[in-house]
Amino acid sequence: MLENKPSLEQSTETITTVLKALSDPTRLRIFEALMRGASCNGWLTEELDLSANLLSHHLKVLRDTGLIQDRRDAVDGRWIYYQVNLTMLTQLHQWSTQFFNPARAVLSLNMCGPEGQTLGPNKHAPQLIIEETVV
Amino acid sequence: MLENKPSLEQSTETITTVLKALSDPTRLRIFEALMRGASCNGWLTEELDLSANLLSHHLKVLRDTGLIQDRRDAVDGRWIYYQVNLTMLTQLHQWSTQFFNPARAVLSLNMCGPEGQTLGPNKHAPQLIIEETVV
DNA sequence: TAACTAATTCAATATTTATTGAATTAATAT
DNA sequence: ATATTAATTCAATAAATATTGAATTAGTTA
Repeated sequence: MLENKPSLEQSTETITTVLKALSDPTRLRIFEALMRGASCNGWLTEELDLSANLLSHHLKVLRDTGLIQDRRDAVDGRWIYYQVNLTMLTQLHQWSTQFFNPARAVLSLNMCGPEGQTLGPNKHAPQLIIEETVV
Repeated sequence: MLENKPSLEQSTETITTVLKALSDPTRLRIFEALMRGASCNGWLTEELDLSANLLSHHLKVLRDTGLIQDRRDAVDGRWIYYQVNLTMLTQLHQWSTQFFNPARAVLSLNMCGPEGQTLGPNKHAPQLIIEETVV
């Protein structure tokens, strides 16, 4: 689960864990399928042509990051429904919208080399930790 | 490089390659540093406390995905400047903004299990390939 | 030419992880 | 009880990859 902080103040490790979960083609397809509606292992098995145990593995990875949630059917407990965690999705949306904001990109400034002139390695530059990033 | 398509029609493999590049903590820090201005290997070495060869490795991964670009100093060719690829950043921003849009998430629909009733595995559901996703 | 500098490439290692098949759990139905 | 169904867990394997230290390339300076 992303921490309860403004979007750009997430820790690097937290963000990369979420990105890594989605950086596998199979898992991104699973997540996209879940974005279209809660599903069960068996349904995804047919829809994505994957084995049930492999799906369980990937669903666990997604669940461990907090990207998705599961619940058992109230009547027939053999069925488990998976669905996107809306809180997490909202936080991820906020983070990515701000982090990848093209307006943030500084393209004209060189901090090193001959073009950087007297700057050299800037000892007084703000700490490059994402936790403290401010847009 | 992301394909020249509307943001949500990127191939799964293309997107996951980009996400994977950013899913490593070290590389996300490097990318964030580059967002703040073009830099050289040596500058990043001091700023992020990494060895030069390790930085070269990670910069290559980022460059191979098209996330960053490099150029040599026009006067002193020993220096190589790295900077964010604005085209790529813009595409990634568009994609993530749409893909992670919480409004897309379908939370009320079950396509399987007792709650899905007669639906069962839906043979006529739209193909779950991201290439053809329409918001 | 020789020395120096910025950066990359190479070789080796260790860790992580996606995938497969078999076995097991949990829940329901006969 | 026994069988059936949905899903997970376990064990093993193969591939990918982050990291390290040494060697090399490319470019500049003395």
